[in-house]
Amino acid sequence: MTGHFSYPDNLMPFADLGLSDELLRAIGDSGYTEPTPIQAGAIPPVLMGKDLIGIAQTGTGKTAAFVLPMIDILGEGRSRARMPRSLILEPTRELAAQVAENFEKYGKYHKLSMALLIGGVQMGDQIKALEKGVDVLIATPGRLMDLFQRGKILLTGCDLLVIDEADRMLDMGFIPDIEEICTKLPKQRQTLLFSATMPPVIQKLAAKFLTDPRRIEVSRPASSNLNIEAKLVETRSDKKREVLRDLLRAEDVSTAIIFCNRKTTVRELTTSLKRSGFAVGQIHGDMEQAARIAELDRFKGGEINILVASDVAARGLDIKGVSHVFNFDVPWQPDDYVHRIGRTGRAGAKGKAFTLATREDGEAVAQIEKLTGNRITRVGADVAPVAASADEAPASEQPAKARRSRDSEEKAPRRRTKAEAPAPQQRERAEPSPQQQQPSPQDEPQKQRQPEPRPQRDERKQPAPAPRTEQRRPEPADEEGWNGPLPGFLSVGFGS
DNA sequence: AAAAAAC
Repeated sequence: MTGHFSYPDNLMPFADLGLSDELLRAIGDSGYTEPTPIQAGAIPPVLMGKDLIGIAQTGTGKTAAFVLPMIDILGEGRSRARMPRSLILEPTRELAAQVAENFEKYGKYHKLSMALLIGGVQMGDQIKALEKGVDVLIATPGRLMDLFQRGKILLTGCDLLVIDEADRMLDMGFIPDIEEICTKLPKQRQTLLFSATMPPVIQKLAAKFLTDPRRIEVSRPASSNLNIEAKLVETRSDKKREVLRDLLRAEDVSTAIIFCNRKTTVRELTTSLKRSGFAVGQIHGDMEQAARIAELDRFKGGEINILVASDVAARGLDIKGVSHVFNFDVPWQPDDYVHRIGRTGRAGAKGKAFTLATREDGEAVAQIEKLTGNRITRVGADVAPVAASADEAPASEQPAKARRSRDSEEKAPRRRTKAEAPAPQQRERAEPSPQQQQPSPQDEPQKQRQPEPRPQRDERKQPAPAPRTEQRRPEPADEEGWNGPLPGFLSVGFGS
């Protein structure tokens, strides 16, 4: 099963992968029949007890690729107090919670116990769960280490380890923690490592902690996700907000995430957009965990249709029906760009990604284009139709974008986009049937899509199901949390 | 230059 998979091939129903009947039933309940390539490639060797390196972006069904076989492996035995049988490490709290939700969904016919060990919530319930004994531990490194040092966890019985988003862990400086955690686990164990990229440090980590791993690679970086139409909008830095507002209006955004590089920018931009009448919320790492959840819920529920976010939301978060991603700032790290725009164009839907770039961003843009191998289409004044003004700096190589008016921040928005209309099926599972991805009857068919975005105030342009074979296939279970009510054990953790 | 993650 080692090798390279492309989407249209490798069709294999779940029933052929060696999973239990209970599990197949749970998968069927979710509406899936065929595994994604990473699932088809990873599940059999994992069930056989092999170590595995999975190179895959989010959105490829990666989470189910380890959650499903783990459920069957763990279904065999019983947990003992304070001795979890398996451990999944995630870089962010949100991702950890999404994985936990996947365990709930697919493990509903198994009697597995789990604990979600993340920061930002009280330890009490987590400790109680540990004392009862759990089959699966889903954790961010900080809280796990904390609980370990308090003597609340014994990792000596933990013979199945998943290191998810390893490159993200690296970015966040977690590798020393990961190494320390690995040394506390039994040497005789099964280890799965997932990463979107394999920088040298991660390869070393894999060499050190994995034994004769199978290597599964799925080539579908977001850059080659044909569902995403990416544009670069060159602008002056003092015009960014205005250009963004114009884009939000001109683009007929149904649901958008706007990424900023700094938490302060997230806060300020949120305030500014609110003042301009947009239905907007925010998420960043300085917010209380409960507030983060609340904002995500408002976004998912359609109460707001714009979410301003730091990179805490860049990776993994799977919110259905995001029509647009805007990069208010060009991300510092090129791979963050790939992750950010990957929040749209998911599950076969169409998405658009606009990046505002100033002259100072040239180097960062060049790095992104080098990484993705694509030149991002430059768009001009026809996208952000703003009138020229005299104070425009002449130095830019681009035709100057100017402003519609000097004070458009205070003026009322032309339209509040989706806030007044029902949200486009954000709560639905978009995958199983293409028709579900048609958000509303008045939507334009796909052929209406313009090659170059233009202001279209009266036409709705919505993500339409793409005709490509692989997009018609269900894509189970990758990071698909946050689309329904939180499972009970989560709301306990997050609620107070 | 940032963000994230433990208290």
